[in-house]
Amino acid sequence: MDDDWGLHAVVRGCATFNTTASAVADIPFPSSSSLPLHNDKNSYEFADIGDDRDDPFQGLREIYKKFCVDEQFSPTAANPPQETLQMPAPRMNMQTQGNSQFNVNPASASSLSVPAANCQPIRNRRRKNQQAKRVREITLEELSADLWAWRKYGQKPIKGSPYPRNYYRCSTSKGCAARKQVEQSPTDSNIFIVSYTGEHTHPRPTHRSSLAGSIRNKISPAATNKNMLPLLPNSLLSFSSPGSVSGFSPNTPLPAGGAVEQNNAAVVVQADEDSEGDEEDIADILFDPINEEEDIFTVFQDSDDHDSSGADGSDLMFSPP
DNA sequence: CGATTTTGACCCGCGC
DNA sequence: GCGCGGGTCAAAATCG
Repeated sequence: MDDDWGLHAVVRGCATFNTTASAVADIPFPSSSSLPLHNDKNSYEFADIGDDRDDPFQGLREIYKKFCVDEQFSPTAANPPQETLQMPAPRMNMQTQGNSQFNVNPASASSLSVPAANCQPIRNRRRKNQQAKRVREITLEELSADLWAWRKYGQKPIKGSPYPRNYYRCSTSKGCAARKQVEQSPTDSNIFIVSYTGEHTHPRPTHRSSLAGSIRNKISPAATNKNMLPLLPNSLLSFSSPGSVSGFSPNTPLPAGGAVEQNNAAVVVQADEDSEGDEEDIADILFDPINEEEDIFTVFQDSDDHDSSGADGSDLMFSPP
């Protein structure tokens, strides 16, 4: 029970689909086939999520996998009603244009400990539609289940929506490329649309830091005015890295890395109200189990590994040796 | 004092 | 080619 999450946790729901491509860029890439992602729950539980209990997203996962592997954007009818795939722009060119944060430097990619260092201070303007994006509609509670630490880096009014979209990036680890966007559903103020992109380059926190929510005001002033909802108190997002994170060793076998990436596909998953909704579960759900697909790499290579121009997180995902 | 938030500007992709 | 919309940057402000 987190009673302290009040607004604290509002944005912590992303624990999710970490480890993917972008992250991979900063991570040492284990042999592709070695992405069991079966670490203990404290770290990455991709596998976990993918295999255990009734996974409401199982179907989605399958579809997604297929999508990635086949490089086809053809969601099948098998899609559960609650899950929908938003296909990204047909164009999948993953290039790497000056994406500082995602520049994949083979050399740098060899160590998790140097992500930031290896990243050139180049502007990182990711292309739209090029990054794997997982979208999910969740409730405030679910949102609060996110154990990751997020730092807000932007907010923009979205056309057609009375609510602004907030941009967050993982602050647990400096080089972490995981990001999330949170906005309130225009149709249901109780629902939050959360989009995750990028992968975490570090283990997932097992619990919220004691500092969680202790930082800053509960409700950001900005959120209270400008017709913005006070729903995303940034404070919620900010909490220092929990033990698991701090204990993370650069030598740790690519946690997230294992991940793989989902690139270019946007997955819309409606929150499954039925799933056991405790925070942990939710967080787990948010993880991207699909990433276990090693074949995905192939996809990237095929798609355009050489276009040095355009890449966004996804691309970098890896530049195969 | 360090970390985070705020916010306007900048940049890029995309549609026309 | 142009303009719009969205995503990110980064300086300043704020908070604990």
